[in-house]
Order: sequence, then structure tokens, then C-alpha cells
Amino acid sequence: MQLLINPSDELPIYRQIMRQITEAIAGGRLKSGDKLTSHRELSEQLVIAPLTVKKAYDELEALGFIETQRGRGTFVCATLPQPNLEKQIGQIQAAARKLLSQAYLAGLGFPDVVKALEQADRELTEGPAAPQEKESV
Amino acid sequence: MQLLINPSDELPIYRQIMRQITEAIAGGRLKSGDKLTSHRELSEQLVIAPLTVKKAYDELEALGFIETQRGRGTFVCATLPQPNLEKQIGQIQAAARKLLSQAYLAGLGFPDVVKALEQADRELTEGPAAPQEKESV
Amino acid sequence: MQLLINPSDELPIYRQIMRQITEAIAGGRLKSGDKLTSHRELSEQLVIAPLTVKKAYDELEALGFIETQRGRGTFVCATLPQPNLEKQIGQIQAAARKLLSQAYLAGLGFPDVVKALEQADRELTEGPAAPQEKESV
Amino acid sequence: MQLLINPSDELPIYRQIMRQITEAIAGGRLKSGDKLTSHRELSEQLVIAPLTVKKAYDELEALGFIETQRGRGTFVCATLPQPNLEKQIGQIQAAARKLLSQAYLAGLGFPDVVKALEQADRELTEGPAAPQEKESV
DNA sequence: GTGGTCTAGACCACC
DNA sequence: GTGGTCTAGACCACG
Repeated sequence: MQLLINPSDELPIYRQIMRQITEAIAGGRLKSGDKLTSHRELSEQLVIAPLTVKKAYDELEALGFIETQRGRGTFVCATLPQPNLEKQIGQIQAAARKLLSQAYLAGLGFPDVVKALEQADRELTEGPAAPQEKESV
Repeated sequence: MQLLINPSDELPIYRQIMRQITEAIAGGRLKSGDKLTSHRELSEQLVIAPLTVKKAYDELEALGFIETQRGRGTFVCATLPQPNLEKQIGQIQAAARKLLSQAYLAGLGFPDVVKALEQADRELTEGPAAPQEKESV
Repeated sequence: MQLLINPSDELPIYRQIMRQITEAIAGGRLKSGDKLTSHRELSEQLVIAPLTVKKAYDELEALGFIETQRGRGTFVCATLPQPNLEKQIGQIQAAARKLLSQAYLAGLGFPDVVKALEQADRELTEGPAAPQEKESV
Repeated sequence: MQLLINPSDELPIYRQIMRQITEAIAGGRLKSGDKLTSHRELSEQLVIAPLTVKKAYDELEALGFIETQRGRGTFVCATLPQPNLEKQIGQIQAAARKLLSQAYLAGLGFPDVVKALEQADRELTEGPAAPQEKESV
């Protein structure tokens, strides 16, 4: 797992970590049972405080994506959470609306957004080509 | 303009207001020259502190979406900001990746996401059917 | 809310806080909508680090017992989590088994345990009379 | 003795072993003088490190439940420890309070808890029907 | 004043 | 080595 974090991003570092790991799972680059880098080692790689990585791991565990075995490490769960579909769909609708309004305000059209999605699909599968971008409205 | 805010949402209230107004502009429900509800009146409608609405308006003004005319009120700008396209495209890519990973983790596929986009397009045009959803990863 | 913590207890401090708050909710001493002491103020009262209280609050929020509104405070949720009954029953069975085996090993009988339960019921309703006890096997 | 361990349980593995053995003693399934599986053999059965089993046995020995006879094996003590009754009663009260608050939060009532106790009594006597459950608040 | 985030460093329990 | 917990202090965003 190669992660990229951007300390000056508006999104908190622990969230950047969470997002990149869930994206790796969504894209199939992390599979059930895979061992994650220990939070200490990852904190050294990323040059951030161990607690920051730990917080990301803790939240991912609470969400059911990963589980820890004391003394052994942290692993991608065998059975990923099958979240409340209704809630999820609400969130997905919200994300879709945000994406679309951003695009429209930038003068882009619906087909441009679909192209962006196709690009995103490639990135999920192959790993990000570029660093995380800043959030906006 | 009917706005919906959720005080326990992770997104700050002033951001919720900003987002709903920019979405209304993107969807064509608010057009150049339209007058916005005064921040005083809006704060009463939403039962929140006037300063919170004012902050949303201030930020929207700084971004070039709206402008204040002293003694007359606040209006949607005649010429909307044409933001740095590069930056915007980066953000749109990020939003697309987030949207897609959420959907994949929920077990949905690419076509489902395109359908969600089409639904979002309708909502932008006609106004939201449902309240804003909480952010997630 | 008057809380009692015991730093030399085997149970982590943040767990002691969680337990006392959930017990207060279970016993009806804290009701939906009640405002909790801010995590800073509570940390002063208990003479512990603010982060320790915050961790307890964070976990309780993740479990759905309380919710926070930025800048306003933390409140008992209007609708308490109706957790997976199956899981809960499993945990309750485990707790019952633990309780009973402890009692049997101490030479007590089933009726003694029922008496202990009745005493516990009173404590839940009226607030604890004694400090938290140490966990054992 | 058939033991069940769950590496991702919050309760340390050596504690899971201790608890299951003390419960077997409390339920009468293990009696004074009975020979325990050797820690070597048990570690193979459970697919865990031998040191982990040894630690459980060591602690049980320190508590006076079992005793090692060099070259012969490990046995349940002839005279079980008669622990400090006061301390025990305090712990039992705490466990009772925890059990009850869990049940109340799950919407169960006092009689349901008594039923759970009766079920627990059967399990202690006949051996567990289900795997150990995860601890919660 | 409230919560949100982060740091640097420490000690312990577990495997 | 791993994760679990705690401290003391800091800065920022929000209402």
C-alpha cells in the first residue's frame, strides 16, 4: 500500500487515510484478509504522528472494514460491511448532486462528468495517479 | 428558496447553506440578478444564529457567486465566476472517485452510478426532494 | 451527572466513563435530548486528560447513544440505537454466564445472584452508591 | 475439555482460556483432581502460541484454581480458592449492574434477565452451546 | 466556550 | 514486534 497524504488539505489527515484505504478496497487493490501496514510503521512512512494513523484505523474498524488482532496486526475484514442500503443510496445521491453541480458551475456538461467517472474507475483499480485534491463547497 | 439544514450533520451549517445555494445556481433555480432572502430573515426561517447565515453569504460573495448592494439586498451575480478550470477538474475527479468507491462498496455498479447522476440532474433542476445527507468517508 | 473514575482499575478510564453514561441512560437518569457535560469541563472535574473524555464521547457517538453539534455541545440521542437483538442477546448470555460462574466459585447460589440483580436495578435507577469495582476473570 | 477461542475478540486469548476453564469448574464439568490438557497439546488444538496457553495456566495456578505437578501434568486443585468474599461481592455487583444495563438498553426487562441467567446456568453445567461473544461496553 | 485535529512521547499488555 | 491507553499541550473551525 502506497499512500499519499497532503497535510495542507482541508480534509483531515486521518480521513485522507481512511478514504484511500476504502478506495483501495473498493478498487480491489486490498482484499479480505490482507494485512495492513502497522500503524506505527505507516506513521513513519508518512511522517505523521502514530495516533493519527491509529485514529484512521480505529474508525475503519468501527465501520467494519478492518479488524485488529492484538499483537498480530490489522487485517481487511473477511466479510465487508453490507451497510444500510437506504442510507448509502442517500449519501450517494448527495455525492452525485455535489459532483454534478460542481461540474455545471465550471461550465462542463453531463457527458464530461461521465468521462470523469470512467477516469475515476481506472484510478480505483490501478491506484491513484495524482495526489488527493482539496475539498471545496 | 427553501433551504433545509441539519445541525447534527458533519458539514458545518454555513457550508450546508453555501452548498444548497450553489446547487440552486448550478441547476438554474437561481439566476443572475435574483434576490436572495435577507440573512436576517433566513436565520429566522432556519432557527439558527444570524451570524451563521451571514458567514455563508460572505463566503459566497468572496467566491463571486453573489453580491451585496447596501440597502437593497443580496443578489446572484450577473457574471458567475469562471473558476480555474484545472483546479476544478482536479476536484471533480476527486469527487467522482469518492462517489464511485462509495457505490462499489455498497455493491452497486457503474450503471447504477450513472442512474444516480441522472436523478441528481433532475434534483438540481427541480429542487431537492429529500434533506441533505450526512457526509461519510 | 456525577461520575466516579478509578485510575487503577483494570478497565480503561474511557471505558469507565462510557459504562457510567450508558448505565445512566439505561437507568433513566439521562434522557433523550439531555446535554452532557462538555468533554473539557468533565476532564477538569475528573482530573484526567481531555482526550480521554473525548474518546469516551466519540465511542458513544459511534455506538449511537449521543450526538454532537459543533459549537453547541453533546446530547443524548433522541432515538437510542436499537441494536441487533441477536448480537445483544449473545452478549447478555455471555455476561450472565460470567456473573453466574463468579458467584458459584465464591460459594454463592442462584438466589444470591438474583438478589444482586435487584440491588443493581436500584443502583441503575438511583445512581451508583459505590465506586466501580475491578474487573476479574 | 473443548475450548473455543476467537483471536479477534477484545478479550485477550489467555483470558478467554482462563474464563472457559473457571466456568467449567464453576459448572462442575471440571472437578478437583481432574487432569487438564497439557499446554503444549492445547496450543496445537487451538492453533495458538504455546506461551499463550502457558500464561493462562500460570495465572490460574497463581489464583489457586489449578496446580502443576512436574512430570505428571496440571490438575484442578483439591481445595479451590475461597476468595475474599467482600471483593467478590463487589465484582458480582458490578457484573450484575453491567448485565442489567445492557439488557435494559436492548429493551429487555428484569424477567428476561432472570431467564438469561437460567439459560446460563444450564450452559455452565452442560458446556457452552455457542462460541464466546465479544465484550461490549 | 464548544468540538475537531494533531503532535511527541510515554508505559503497558499481548503474542 | 504489535496494538491499547494515557498525558500535556497546541491550533483551528464553529456558533
